[in-house]
Amino acid sequence: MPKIDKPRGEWTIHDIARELGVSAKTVSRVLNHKDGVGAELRERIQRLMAEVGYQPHLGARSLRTRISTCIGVTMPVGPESVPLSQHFVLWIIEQIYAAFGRLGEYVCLDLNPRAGVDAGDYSRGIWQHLFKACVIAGPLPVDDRILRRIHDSGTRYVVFSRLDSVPEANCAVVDYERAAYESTRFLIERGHRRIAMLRSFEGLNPGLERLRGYQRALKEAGIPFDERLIRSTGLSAESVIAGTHFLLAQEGVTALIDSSGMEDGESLREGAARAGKRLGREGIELVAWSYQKDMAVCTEASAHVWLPMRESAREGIMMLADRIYGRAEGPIRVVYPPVLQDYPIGQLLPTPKRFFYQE
Amino acid sequence: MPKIDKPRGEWTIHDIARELGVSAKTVSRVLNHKDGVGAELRERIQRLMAEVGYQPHLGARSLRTRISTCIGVTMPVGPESVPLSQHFVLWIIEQIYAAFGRLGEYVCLDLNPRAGVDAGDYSRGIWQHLFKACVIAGPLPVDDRILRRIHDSGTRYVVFSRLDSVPEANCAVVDYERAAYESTRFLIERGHRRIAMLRSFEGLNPGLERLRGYQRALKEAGIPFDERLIRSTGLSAESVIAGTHFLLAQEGVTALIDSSGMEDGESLREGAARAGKRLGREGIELVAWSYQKDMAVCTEASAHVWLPMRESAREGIMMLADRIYGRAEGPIRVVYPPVLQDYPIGQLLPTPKRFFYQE
DNA sequence: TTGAAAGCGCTAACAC
DNA sequence: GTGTTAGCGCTTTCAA
Repeated sequence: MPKIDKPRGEWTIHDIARELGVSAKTVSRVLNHKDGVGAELRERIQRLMAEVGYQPHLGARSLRTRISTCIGVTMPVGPESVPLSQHFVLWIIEQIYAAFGRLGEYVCLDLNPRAGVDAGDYSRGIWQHLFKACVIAGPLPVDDRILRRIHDSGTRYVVFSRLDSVPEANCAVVDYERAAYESTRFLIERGHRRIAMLRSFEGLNPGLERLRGYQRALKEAGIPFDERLIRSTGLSAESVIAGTHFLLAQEGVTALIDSSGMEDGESLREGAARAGKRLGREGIELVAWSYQKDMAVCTEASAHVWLPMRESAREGIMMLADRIYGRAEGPIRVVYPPVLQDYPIGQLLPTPKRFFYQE
Repeated sequence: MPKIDKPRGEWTIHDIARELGVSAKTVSRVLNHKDGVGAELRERIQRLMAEVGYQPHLGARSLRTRISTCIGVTMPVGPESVPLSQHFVLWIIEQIYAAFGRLGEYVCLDLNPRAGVDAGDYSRGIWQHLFKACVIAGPLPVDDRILRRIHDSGTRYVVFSRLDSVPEANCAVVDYERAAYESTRFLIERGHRRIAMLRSFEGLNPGLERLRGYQRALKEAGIPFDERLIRSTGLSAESVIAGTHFLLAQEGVTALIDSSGMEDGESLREGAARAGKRLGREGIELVAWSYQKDMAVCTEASAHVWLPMRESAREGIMMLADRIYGRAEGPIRVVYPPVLQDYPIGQLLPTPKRFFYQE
């Protein structure tokens, strides 16, 4: 029975030390599994710690060692500007659990970094010394200035977006530029000249990548760029319909790339109908993007582009874990190529479970 | 342009103070929105803070104030002893997000508190001064000694289980004792004397509650308790089948309560078949428990007992939020009654989406 | 309205 | 193998 009278869980290393007539540093050594303590003394200290339910104060530790505790999860953009569903967040958490769950880590979500008393930006968990590492889940605004600071700070992180201003960022992404390039080329090779593109992620880097790939393919083919052939969608089915309607109502448009990421074939169809057009080889030739392999957003599509986003994110998180635990070193750079799936028309594939959608 | 040369995000209040020729305390006052600082000085301090990207060190703050930062989420029992799916955890997180997300809180998951360097029990996040409040997600072992300490510590929490040793606990639960009592009475009133019960949560309080309710109903009716009529299931469909088989193979058994929580009608049917019995009014009369309203685990059942667990958990989390933000005071005690749904046999209701299952 | 000093619990650096 | 000292960044107490 300890002489010192303190409730379980309220002991400090000083209490432990005093109780046993040793120094706090010795207790600290035992706590941190460092050597320099005799076997028998170590044993006694451990026993007392267990008996009184000692747990270290993580704040004090982090203050001294400058090492924080949690694996952070944070999102650069709110749901108002990206069709990120809550399911996306939950999916990310599942992946993080797979990578860290068995190791007894704390996983700390900063779901709304711009609200509350300690409001800041999506990186506040790092500066507030809560996160020892960080998963930045979501696309980055093209004018983001925060990632530069995170990167230069040396904090371990992985981000699911590239950013022009930080080309060396630790990212895990799909190459959207290439996806747009290949989608456009595919249609050019089939004789199309006026190719419309339904786009999303305006103002965000993935949106910019789409535009670049599209423009590059046009340029190579000597087709002038017409900005009216690009239309951004918002969150809703209605906006996919409206965007498709707007694009396909234009003179001479014969093909459409759905790079909205909404995976919403029904709305594409409806938008085409409102423009008095039909999707399909005989009407508007369609290339639709999807986050799942061997899935058909729209059976009328001539090709689907599979964006292995889940796969790249999963690998990025695993690589982050490897770095945290010293199993690997160096930058993280996962860039998965898109896969253009050019199945015969009419082949029936299942519809993808949509990844982004409005709640 | 500040005179002090420090990277953004690495400033302390002392740096801010020195830069402006004031004391750290003054800066601290501004940081914490306390008065005692002139309007103009306050303004200058705030401007500099924004300029250098100042963020407080949460560990240092918590060390001094003994106030922690995160809303914790932790689970008393691992998936090995309870058919808790990862989806359950994700569902909880969704609820917590609904309650706290807009407020800019950090939500910290301790998914595997027994692993890792700072291994402890499910409450370690509290003792380590990481959690200012805590959602304890899952049933408690009957011999749990931890909740008592949490409760007495004054930490705000809500737990999704009752516990005999802490009757005053802040819980949000369904009254399983009553569910078992009403299920049993229902069958007694229909003339049954040998009523079998498929049970889960052995060793956990909800399991004990089931047993008590069952025994109370028998006792009132003067029917002796036969322990062979109770069988615990494990995680798998196979164990539901085996348990049902075991129970229904016994002499004279005419009724079954499925209180396993597995919502697995197919396995009940298969278990009955293996025992050479049929479920239904002409065979083995069944009362099946479900976590969803107006759902039929098994169309052969004479009644379904709806356990509004989702609803109670949601309310418990909301009440916790109310207490954290001072909108309400006092203990949390959400005890939802079960609802016995006694629909005519043959009425077709949808099958519930199972809540607990093996990954 | 503002500041100086002390100390929260821990561990790095250094001494013995 | 063990102890002493100092200090991480913050806020409380007390003083001016």
